[in-house]
Amino acid sequence: MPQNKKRSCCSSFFLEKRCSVSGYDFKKIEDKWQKSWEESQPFSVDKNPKNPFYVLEMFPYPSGVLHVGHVRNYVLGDVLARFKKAQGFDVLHPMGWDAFGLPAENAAITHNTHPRTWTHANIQHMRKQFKRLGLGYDWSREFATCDESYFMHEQEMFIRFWKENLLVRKEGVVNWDPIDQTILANEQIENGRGWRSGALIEKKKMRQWFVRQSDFAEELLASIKDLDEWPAAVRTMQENWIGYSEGAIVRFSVKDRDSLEVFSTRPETLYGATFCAVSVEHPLAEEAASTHKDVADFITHTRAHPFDEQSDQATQEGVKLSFEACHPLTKELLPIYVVNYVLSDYGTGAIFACPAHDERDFAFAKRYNERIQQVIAPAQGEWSGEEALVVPRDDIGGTLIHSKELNGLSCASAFERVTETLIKQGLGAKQERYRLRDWCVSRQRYWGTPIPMILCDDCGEVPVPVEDLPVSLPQDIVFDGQGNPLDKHPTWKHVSCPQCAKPAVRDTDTLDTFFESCWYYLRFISQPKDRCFDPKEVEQFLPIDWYIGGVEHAVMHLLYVRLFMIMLVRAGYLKPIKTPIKRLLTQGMICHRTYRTKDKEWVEPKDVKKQADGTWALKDGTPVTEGASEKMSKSKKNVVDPDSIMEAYGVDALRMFVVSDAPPERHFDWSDTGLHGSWRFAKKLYAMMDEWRDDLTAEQPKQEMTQEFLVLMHKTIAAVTDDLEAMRLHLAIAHIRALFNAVTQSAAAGCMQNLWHGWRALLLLLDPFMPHLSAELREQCSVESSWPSYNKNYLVADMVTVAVQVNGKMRGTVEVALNAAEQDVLQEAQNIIARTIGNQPVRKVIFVMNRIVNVIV
RNA sequence: GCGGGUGUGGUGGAAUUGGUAGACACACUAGACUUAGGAUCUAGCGGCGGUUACGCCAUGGGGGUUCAAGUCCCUCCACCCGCACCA
Repeated sequence: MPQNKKRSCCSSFFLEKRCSVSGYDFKKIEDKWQKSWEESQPFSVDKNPKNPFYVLEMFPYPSGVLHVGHVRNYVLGDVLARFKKAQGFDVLHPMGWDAFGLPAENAAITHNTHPRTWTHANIQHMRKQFKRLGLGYDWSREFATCDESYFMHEQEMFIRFWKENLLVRKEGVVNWDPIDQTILANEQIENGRGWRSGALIEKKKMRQWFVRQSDFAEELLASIKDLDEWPAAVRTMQENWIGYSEGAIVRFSVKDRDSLEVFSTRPETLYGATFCAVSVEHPLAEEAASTHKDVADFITHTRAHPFDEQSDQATQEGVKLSFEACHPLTKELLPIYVVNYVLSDYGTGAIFACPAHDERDFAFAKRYNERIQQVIAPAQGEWSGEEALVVPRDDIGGTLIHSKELNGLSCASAFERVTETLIKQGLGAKQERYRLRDWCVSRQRYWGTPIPMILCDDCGEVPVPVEDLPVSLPQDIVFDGQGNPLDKHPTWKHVSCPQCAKPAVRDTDTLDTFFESCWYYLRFISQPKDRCFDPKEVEQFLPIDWYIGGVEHAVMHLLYVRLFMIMLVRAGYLKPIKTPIKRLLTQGMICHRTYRTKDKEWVEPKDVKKQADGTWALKDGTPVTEGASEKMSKSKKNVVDPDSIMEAYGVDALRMFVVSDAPPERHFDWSDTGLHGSWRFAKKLYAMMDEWRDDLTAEQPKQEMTQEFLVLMHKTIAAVTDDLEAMRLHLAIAHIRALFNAVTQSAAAGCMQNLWHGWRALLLLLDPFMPHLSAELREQCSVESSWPSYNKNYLVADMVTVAVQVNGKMRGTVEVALNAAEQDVLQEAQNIIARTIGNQPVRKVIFVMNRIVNVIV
């Protein structure tokens, strides 16, 4: 079990040494304050908040192992939550567990434990680690999605969604993962392989539950405009995923058969159509296969070896069918092929091919000697005919030719004209299409929310009566890794139909775990026993003010959350809302240097030391080469273990380090020396308290701060406040450190009034980052927790530095009074100017008050 | 290929949005204190030249606008991320 794992011994010399030097006993301080927070629960939030503020980090899967990526993610959120709380907001900052999913079940298979036992043990361990990190959560709201008290409400939602016709059970070609023995959503496949198992995905037909996601494509696309505080990258990823395109349906008649419907985004090239092509799933292809062996063989072959554009050998292939399509405008008869490069689940699964203006059709036509008919003339020059001439529709250059009534038109006008014609003659229609497909939510797995439906031979799909909820997971289950455990359970699925009372069976599938993560943020706000949430309470805290998590959830999770909100509104759970998530922060991953020996063996960075000649070697002298900084992974041996870091340097140093140096959304380079620097900073703070204890704990000094220091202090408070507001935590830290340096200098210079005030501001600014040390030091000099305020009047000194330029080149600076006039500044700068220009006449002077004076000669 | 992003010292990264490039750190160098330093303190730290004063060059490359460009415009290059038979 992961929680029994041995603490890795810290062979890095930094890790070995730290305790011996310094009175900064972080362990004692951390234990003291964590115990205090445990008792006082400072992060619980009022039921009737006056200034609600919702900070949420994507909840973790309880794998049982905390890694530094988690640390960064949750510290980011915690810094923000503590900051907003100090500002007086009623901050909701909850934590829970995304506890259903395959790893628990896989662990059950390999370790012979029950998924529930495994999951709960992991949660236990991770909760301890989270508390150790000093993360300020309202633990009273904690839940795991595998709790029956959570998923029972999800089952009720499922039934209500079904009644609202938001769900459908249908057969479709699904992706079968032969290792995990389950189907996967399209989004869960990467390059043809399962996202978890890496197995090659097979196609299989099954009856599944789908969320009618495609019905909401338009709404999901349009509402992206409301996500103006989301990263641009996430918005475009969602846009691409939804994949809008505008085109037309065109009907080609086929003798003695239903007409062949094709979808085209370029109907204006219809006169350039020289053949039609259908996918291997198309009815015409299937019919042909029953009588023609070559067609059947081609279909079988293509299913086994689908067209993959990425591969170098990808070639467009096909077999001519015995049918012919009648061109709707020219009435010409065109051959029909079944081909490998047409998708069955996009458009109508059939196209008209215009080889002159489409690369794929062009390649196919060349290979099978089909006619190539140019219908668009390029803006300049002639088409060589060596490769397809692809002209975007918005290109004003292209002009239609060889296209009868369309000749001379631009593509855009031709598009309008040809669709009008098709509509008039009943041969087609304009159509908008989306790539977005329905979301398959059935999983052939045990460890998930049971789908609360009963399948009756007579009545069809019948929901489990609400009073019979929850549908619980049976405990006595066999995990042998084969098939669906629920389906194989001897009794569980057998029930009588709630409608006709005849024997029936439960749906033995469980829900995709993305279902749970679609509404957990609502349950955090409000968790009544008898229903999913109280809409009034929920609406108080929505939308989430800041949502923090990994960019890998840009499409799936974050799109499903938006979809789910639309469904909740449709089903009457909530009032409409623009977006459930106001601001999104996608944090970058943590990287670490990699090292390899000359045998290409990865070695751990902590075992490597730089030699005098600048090369790297192991302690025994074995030379190693330094590689790039890469995402931490076990195989590359560049992971660091948060437990040993906390042990050696303390939580506050770790917390501060993971948010310093790099902007949160960018990747972060781990370095032992960087961590060491944060620890040194903590230690210096502690030492400062020791050294100046009498002055720091004394009454407020009578003397005023120096002007320079006063301005710096207020500027720092203003800057850190703005930085935190915008989640530029690395800059906040830079500003805090600058103030600390000034405080140190003031102390050394004997300016006790600067020290006294600056120290207090410092502790408050530092509190979100190093909460334990800050609390300890604040207690020692009686400083209450609150966010420091600044006075705008103090943000500018009464003297400013003005840059002096000659012909736009910097020649020096002068100190002048704030808002000094041009003449006074020139007066002050005359030496610098004279030195540079000699006695050349001045042609022009550019003066920007408090900034710059530029003399042109 | 399409879309998004990034490019600044030895390194991570700043720069009031057109106005003193390199804040804050890390690394490094020298010195101090030390039995010791991997602790701590002090100083230095973009490059070239000069004893200094100072000068020249520098924000991926090239061009432009401007009194003034890391920032605006044009163009080229490199890297990263996402999507990619979507008709």
